[in-house]
Amino acid sequence: MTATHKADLQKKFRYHHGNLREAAITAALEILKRDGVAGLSLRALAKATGVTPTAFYESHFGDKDELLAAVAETGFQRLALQMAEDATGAPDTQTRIERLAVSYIRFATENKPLFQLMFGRELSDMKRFPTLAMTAGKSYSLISAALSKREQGGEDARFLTVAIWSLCHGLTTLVVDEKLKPEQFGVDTTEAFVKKTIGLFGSHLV
Amino acid sequence: MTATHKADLQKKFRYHHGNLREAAITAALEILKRDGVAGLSLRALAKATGVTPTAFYESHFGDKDELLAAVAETGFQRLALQMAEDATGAPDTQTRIERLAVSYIRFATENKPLFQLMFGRELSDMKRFPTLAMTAGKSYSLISAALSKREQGGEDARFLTVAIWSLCHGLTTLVVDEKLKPEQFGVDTTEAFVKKTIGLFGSHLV
DNA sequence: TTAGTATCCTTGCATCGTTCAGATATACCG
DNA sequence: CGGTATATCTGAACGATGCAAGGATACTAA
Repeated sequence: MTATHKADLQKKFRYHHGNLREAAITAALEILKRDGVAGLSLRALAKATGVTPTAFYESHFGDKDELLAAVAETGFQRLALQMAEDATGAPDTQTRIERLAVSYIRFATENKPLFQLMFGRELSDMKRFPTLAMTAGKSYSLISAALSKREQGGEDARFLTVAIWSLCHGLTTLVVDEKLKPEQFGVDTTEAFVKKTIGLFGSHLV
Repeated sequence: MTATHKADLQKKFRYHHGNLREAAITAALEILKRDGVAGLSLRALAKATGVTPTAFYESHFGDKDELLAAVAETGFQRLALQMAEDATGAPDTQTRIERLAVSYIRFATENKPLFQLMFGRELSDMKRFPTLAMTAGKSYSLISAALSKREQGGEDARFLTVAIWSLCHGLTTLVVDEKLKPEQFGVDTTEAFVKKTIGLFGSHLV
């Protein structure tokens, strides 16, 4: 292979990718959806983006965790966006909370591996990525906001937020990780279950 | 090194370990407590038990997942035992549920890596280990039993069980994985939070 | 045009789970 | 007691992984 031939090849597969960072994230999302979180290796990602496994280092991501953090962050953005959309126009606090909860669990079931990455232990310490924690807090504050601006504020808003958040998250992870099967619910669908559960809080929500 | 010398050495570090299976499980529990779930490799486990990394295969565990499943199973046994102990002598259903919940979250915080292994995604498919699923169901059925034998049976027991289980598990995982910090609770301790949350269900428990 | 920098490649290392062939101790059978 | 069979463990090696170091290449600005 002559040098000119080599140059020709690299005119197609450009030596400088252009914007490898975004390409990596979108490719990671695809791999995630296809092969799960276990299939998301730097080598697989390199093959998907037409690049060498070490191309991500130093310039774009100093670490695999930084890559995973970036992917997780887009996940949190999408989750917050979807939740906000699904909850717009809710007549009262209770239905708003219901919609937020249903949206949460729907996102998890429709984007299972991404959800697992977002809330799993793949990225070892969140402390390294303060931006991630902030983005992750967005969907949390959606619930919090819905509770704090109800008429009376009967129960402490912070407390109720954590309770509802925990309930949704617990059910979601148990279902996603297949520790809990829908036939154990005593209700037909997962969404119906969530609604019924929110109903248990009853008077505490008004 | 002569053959006899070699034989002498192996009288101390016996060629046949004796009961490698149990030794492996207990050593795995120690490694888990010391280095977390990420530090539990077959090579580290081999060094801890004084054996070659390949010694576990064929005879004791055909797979690393089988080893992890065995460790997780002892974890579930301990969890169910502790929950049963902590809940004995509860005067009514509500306090019994409270104690079960508190015991659950206490186990998780005191055995963090073990809990992460039990409910994480390290062992890829639970379907391979039906025994594990059964043992895991013990602590679940503790809650279920407490709810089904209350006076009236007002709300559907299955439904309430899943709700309470989800709430406890969600809060626990969020705390253990440091997605939720105790200062967000609006309550001093995690246990106080759990009790207060159970109280939200109020009349549904009698 | 040329120097400098950002980006990417090549090579290689340590670790991981796992396989395979062979060594060794225990158990069983005569 | 002796010999063989079986269960158990070792040793070397394979492929895959994340990652470090240094060289190659393209873009950028003087």
